[in-house]
Amino acid sequence: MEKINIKSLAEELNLSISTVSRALHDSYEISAETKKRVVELATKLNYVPNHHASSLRSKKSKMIAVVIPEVADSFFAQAINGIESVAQENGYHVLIYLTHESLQKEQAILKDFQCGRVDGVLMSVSAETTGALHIKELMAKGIPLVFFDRASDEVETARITTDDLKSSYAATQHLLESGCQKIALLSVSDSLSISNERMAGYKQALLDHHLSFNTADIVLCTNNEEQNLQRMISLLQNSNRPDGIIATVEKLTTSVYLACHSLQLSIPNHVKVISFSNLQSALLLNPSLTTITQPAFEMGRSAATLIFKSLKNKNFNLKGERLVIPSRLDIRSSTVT
Amino acid sequence: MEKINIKSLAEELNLSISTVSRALHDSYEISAETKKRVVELATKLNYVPNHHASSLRSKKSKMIAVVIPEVADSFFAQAINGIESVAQENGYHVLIYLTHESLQKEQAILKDFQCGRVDGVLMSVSAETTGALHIKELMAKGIPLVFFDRASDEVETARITTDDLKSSYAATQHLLESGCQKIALLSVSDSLSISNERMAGYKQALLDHHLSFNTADIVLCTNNEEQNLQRMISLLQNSNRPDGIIATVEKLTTSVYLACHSLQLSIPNHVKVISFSNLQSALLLNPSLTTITQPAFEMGRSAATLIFKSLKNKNFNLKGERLVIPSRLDIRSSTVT
DNA sequence: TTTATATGCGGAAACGTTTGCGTAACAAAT
DNA sequence: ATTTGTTACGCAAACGTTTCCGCATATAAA
Repeated sequence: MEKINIKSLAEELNLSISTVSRALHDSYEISAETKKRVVELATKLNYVPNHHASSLRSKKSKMIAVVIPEVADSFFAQAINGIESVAQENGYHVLIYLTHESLQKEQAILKDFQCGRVDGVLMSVSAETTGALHIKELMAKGIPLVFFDRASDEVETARITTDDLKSSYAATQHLLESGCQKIALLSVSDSLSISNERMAGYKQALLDHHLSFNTADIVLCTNNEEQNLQRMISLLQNSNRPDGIIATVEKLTTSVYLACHSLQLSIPNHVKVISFSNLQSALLLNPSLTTITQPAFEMGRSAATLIFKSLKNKNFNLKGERLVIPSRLDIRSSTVT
Repeated sequence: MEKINIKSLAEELNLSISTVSRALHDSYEISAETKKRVVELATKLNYVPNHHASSLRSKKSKMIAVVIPEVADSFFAQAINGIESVAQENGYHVLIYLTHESLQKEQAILKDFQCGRVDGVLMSVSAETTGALHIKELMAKGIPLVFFDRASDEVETARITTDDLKSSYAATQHLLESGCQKIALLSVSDSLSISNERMAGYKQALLDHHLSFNTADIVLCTNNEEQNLQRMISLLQNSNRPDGIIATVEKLTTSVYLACHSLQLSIPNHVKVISFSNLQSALLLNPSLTTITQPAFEMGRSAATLIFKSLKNKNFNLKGERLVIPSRLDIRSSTVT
């Protein structure tokens, strides 16, 4: 089968290349009849435009990138669905890039974007990320970027977040009101804005209840599950172990539950657990898990909507855009005795 | 900042464009010294090659696509990680495309690939997929494709699967040996090879235990969770409800558990449940879930390895390639009284 | 009739690479 | 002294589009 491109269409129809191109783009300069002829032959010959050529020429790739730490996290999975739904409406493709919480990978990915591979970027920064030069560098090349959930404070651009401080406050308060005296906060980073927010809410709630904030109650976890489990176990077999735990990241929940199981500690009797999580199965856990449920899908949708606004309207400025969509506290058995 | 490309590098260095290009590709035709000069200036000026231009010219995109039904499924999430790990080793990018179990979307995606957007495709077909013209058409364009997990029987190409029939047999046998008399099989398709395999294993196990196979015990579910839940409820409140359930898709588990909860049916006393699932939290469910655990990561790795083999060696034929990686039966409380 | 104004289309450059072919310089072999 | 070979590089075409111009022809306004 000979290759079928605009040129061959043009020859077949006795038209010029430019006319065919315009006809396919439904240009006003082309008569209805010609358009019809072109489109008919194109569909008949199953013409598929070469994306690389058009991107090269037009400097538009019709693709946006989603850069996230993990895909095996229900928050991100749902957010992707939200993003995809908007992208589809706009005729865009979505590329998903995983950093696995590694700053180095994040840098490599963004660097690659400088070649114009994508028109815009939606991003949730990795836990390791501290600096922001790689992000600024990308934006300096004129590629719009919108943060969702995990934003970098050092970069001036749109961010879609949830009310982390408030939710964390609510979670802490809920534990305190359920009788907890010593609450541990499991975090995955001490530099992420989102982590700081959640920590601040936690702190504030403690203070408002006349309890002192203790640095030792903040447990910094890693990306290594085995390690995290060990950390949980040593935390919980300590003589003055916490009687309440807040997991600020979904996957840490598993470690907590496993640790409790193996140590024969009862949730919620010995220790109450609450987690930032969108797990469908939270309701089905043993015991069912109290969660801060984030508006993942909506956050994805909003972030995507914003990036398209900026792509369509070049003088639309993302800088000031802030959207905070509230999370929900779903109280279940893991915090109720 | 003026645009920095091969041409500007060449001018700056008093070299020709071709020499710079070759130097950057570490061609043997270029002296070590020249290479060094080029690379140094390139990194100094932060040169990023234009991917569209090189793809257009070289007809290689250095990208592979992963086409899957959902990302909110731990099997696919883990498989993606496996694929990514191999892609990274080969200097390739991974694009993730979601069909949401829709044949129409799947067709649109593959059609788009015809423009050479990606060099190869890894795919798990959607539940709706019956025909295979869109797949054959893509492969006819010379783009290699490897199935993983869900394959189409109508297409002659490599496939990485797990031992579905055997696992399903083992699951059914396990339920029978645990005392079940009437086992329902929840499926998501009646055309998918994988579904047929799982059904065949189920059937065979029944026959081997001198039980009759009953079509009414096969429950075909959809992509609509609410609907599935209703279906589970009506299944379980039936007078002769099953005392054993095999969910062939992870997300159906939630519906089963929810239905049992709402109907006050005890798992495993009233009904035993086993699911094809890679959920981390299977162990933590109430009760903990017996699963057929699939080698998701390994399947992803193997599929990716195969596609790269074919990309590197054009006369390597994918047709005959078959790899079956065994799943594991993890017996937990949901099937043990 | 002349002058504007659309309308519909073609020519050709440009986007940033890769790559086949050509060739100058020099060394080695005849 | 000539041939052969090697090394290191340059020229220019090609990849498939998009898009800026230009240019007819036709119709309307002057």
